[in-house]
Amino acid sequence: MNMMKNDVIAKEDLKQIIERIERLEEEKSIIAHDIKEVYAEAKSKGYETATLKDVIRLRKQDVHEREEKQAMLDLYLVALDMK
Amino acid sequence: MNMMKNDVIAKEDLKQIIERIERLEEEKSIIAHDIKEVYAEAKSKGYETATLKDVIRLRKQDVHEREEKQAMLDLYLVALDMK
Amino acid sequence: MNMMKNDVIAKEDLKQIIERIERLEEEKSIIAHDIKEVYAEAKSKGYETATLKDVIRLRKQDVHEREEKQAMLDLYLVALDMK
Amino acid sequence: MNMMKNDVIAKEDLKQIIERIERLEEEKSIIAHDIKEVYAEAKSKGYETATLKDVIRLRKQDVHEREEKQAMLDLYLVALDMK
DNA sequence: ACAGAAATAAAAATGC
DNA sequence: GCATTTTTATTTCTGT
Repeated sequence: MNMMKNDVIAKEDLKQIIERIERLEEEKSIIAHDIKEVYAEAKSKGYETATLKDVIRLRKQDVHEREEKQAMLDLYLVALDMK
Repeated sequence: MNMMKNDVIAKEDLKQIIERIERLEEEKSIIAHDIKEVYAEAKSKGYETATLKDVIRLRKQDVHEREEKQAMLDLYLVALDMK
Repeated sequence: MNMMKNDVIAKEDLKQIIERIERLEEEKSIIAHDIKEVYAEAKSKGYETATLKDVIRLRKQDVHEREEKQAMLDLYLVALDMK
Repeated sequence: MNMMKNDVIAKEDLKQIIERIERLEEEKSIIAHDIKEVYAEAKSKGYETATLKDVIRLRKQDVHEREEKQAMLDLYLVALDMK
């Protein structure tokens, strides 16, 4: 792990790694920008950004996982008189 | 805020918006994953992830901004006898 | 906003600010440690950490707020045939 | 993992655990809030939050560690002709 | 422009 | 000790 510390760093190799990451981050930020545009457009049609985001979030959760988690959770809620 | 609540929501329109966002988010997360892979690969070659991130961060700031920030930090450090 | 940059920094004042923050952060990390201990103790009695955390999270949500949010969300879900 | 699922949960015991954690988390969040206030107050006096955080971070690292980190960073920067 | 909330990134802890 | 998951910190976004 500390190999690089004592070695000469392979300049070209490092440069390539850095530039690859920077290119990917650039692409990522372009997409983030695109997403913002979609929200802005939706908002101008009368949709609420916050609720659209809620829907997206909810759809992301895998249904099966949600049910499994719920089963155990219910048990605890009953024990706490919250259900 | 409550306009949509009282209107009929244009189902197909909403669906398209949601799906467009989801597609873009999917692309974004693939790229995020690619970035992680580059770091992992770099690590396996002996580079330190934390330092690579430091470099990326430095390169993102432009030179002038970086100098300003450092100048301010130095000022504080001197005041605290840390420099 | 850039006032401090051109002024001499009031050394004692800065020192006090820094030390106040450091003291608070120290307190915070002691409490974080205490929380970890409670979980560890609970775990040793047979409780699942993950589920305890779920319960804590759920109780944090204000019930009223949850219902309000749900009402609007339902509308969208119906529109999307998810409900 | 599933032991608790098949047992009767000791209601009072569980309640106490949950409430103990909640009390500690409440304390923790009060302190977090206090810290924010200190930063806000400092900001209103003309200090820069970002720089204060830099100082705190530097003081947290011990000298040796800081030097090691900087040495590694310099190595990378030199290889990239950034220094 | 700023405060507050949400999302992302970084750091820390846990389990293997 | 590494890798995955959780927690914390930073950044970004949104509404005022």
